[in-house]
Amino acid sequence: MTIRDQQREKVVALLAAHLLETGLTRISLRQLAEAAQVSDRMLLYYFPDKASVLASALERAAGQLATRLEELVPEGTCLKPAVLMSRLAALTTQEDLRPVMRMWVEVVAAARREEPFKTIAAGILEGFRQWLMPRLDLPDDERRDATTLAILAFVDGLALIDICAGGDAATRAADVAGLLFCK
Amino acid sequence: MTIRDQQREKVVALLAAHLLETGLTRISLRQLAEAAQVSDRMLLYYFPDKASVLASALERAAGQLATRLEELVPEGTCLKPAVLMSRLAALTTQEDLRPVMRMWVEVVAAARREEPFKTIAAGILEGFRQWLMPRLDLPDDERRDATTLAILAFVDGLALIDICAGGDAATRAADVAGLLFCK
DNA sequence: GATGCCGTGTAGCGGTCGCTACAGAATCGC
DNA sequence: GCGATTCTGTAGCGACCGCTACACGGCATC
Repeated sequence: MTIRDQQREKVVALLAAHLLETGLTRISLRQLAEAAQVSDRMLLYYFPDKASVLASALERAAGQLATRLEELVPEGTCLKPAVLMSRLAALTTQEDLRPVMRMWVEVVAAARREEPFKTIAAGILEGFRQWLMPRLDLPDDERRDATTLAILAFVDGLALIDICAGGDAATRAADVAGLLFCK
Repeated sequence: MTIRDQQREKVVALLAAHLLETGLTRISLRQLAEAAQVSDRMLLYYFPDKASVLASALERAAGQLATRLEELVPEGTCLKPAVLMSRLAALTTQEDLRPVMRMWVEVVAAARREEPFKTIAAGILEGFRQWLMPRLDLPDDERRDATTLAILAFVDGLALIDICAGGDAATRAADVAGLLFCK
């Protein structure tokens, strides 16, 4: 492990925390460098360009969510849509995961317009889709695919509500999820 | 109506169309001016600053959605959550309204970090909430509030799916909405 | 001790950003 | 016709952007 690799590791960890805290606001190279406690010159020594810096840091940050999801619904579990939906809604509106979800909304919005976010967002969504689908207790494949997408839509939509109307509103919406959906 | 007012009107119309087409990508003053077929100098003559330009144009663009919603569910209508939800989902995933929804996602994401988007987004969401609530056939006020937010979350989430996974995926998710929710 | 890669700081390139100073053109009331 | 007000083009300010050229010290190898 060279010094360069160690620094990359440290930088990625610091930047993931920075992005979760500030979102995609302060993401100029100079601002990222400050957050990572290195010079901007060195950031571009550790990484080929800004896109790579961001991709690494975002990937790291998104990992937090994946870990928590796996804890909540371990592999092999298979649940009815209503149950899975309300569990996921409850998890993602928890205080400590809200920054991840808010960041996710920003990444998707950025994905509409520019690389590297397009690739990053598509990859992350596809990952969650693959994770969710086998945990969904539905016989029909086509129906399971559509329901997976619908659950993801609802959960992601809660993050939008969170940003616009505050965490309380998102929590209230998450709470009715269980009642709203067919058992 | 002074020349200035006429120009303002023309500029707002052109910019609303521009923003729906390109999203929030090309929104530097010089790029907005080009889309509005005036010089950047004049843009800041018609409006006090960039924030006002954007606010006016975004408001105009969002108006399209409001009009279509009113046509779909006129005042006085009162529907069960499942019906309202699937109608709104079907409407907002229609080809011609997707640009509005995609833009909405971008506005919310920007709202996390900067004015004027914060104010604009909060205002627009509150508007839709006020619109939706009385059209929801639920006796309990608290429950109606939460369900309103949940419906908005789902519909907005569909826009996120649209951006990440394409319109087809969003449409499929919208289609199962009717089946997924309690009658 | 010469050679050469690794790590780092300084300084700055060419560009875009939001915004403005200034002067000239057009249009108005009189 | 004339002064005043309204409109518009030019040109540029200072700040920030992503990125890079270049020089330099340290370390390893031979």
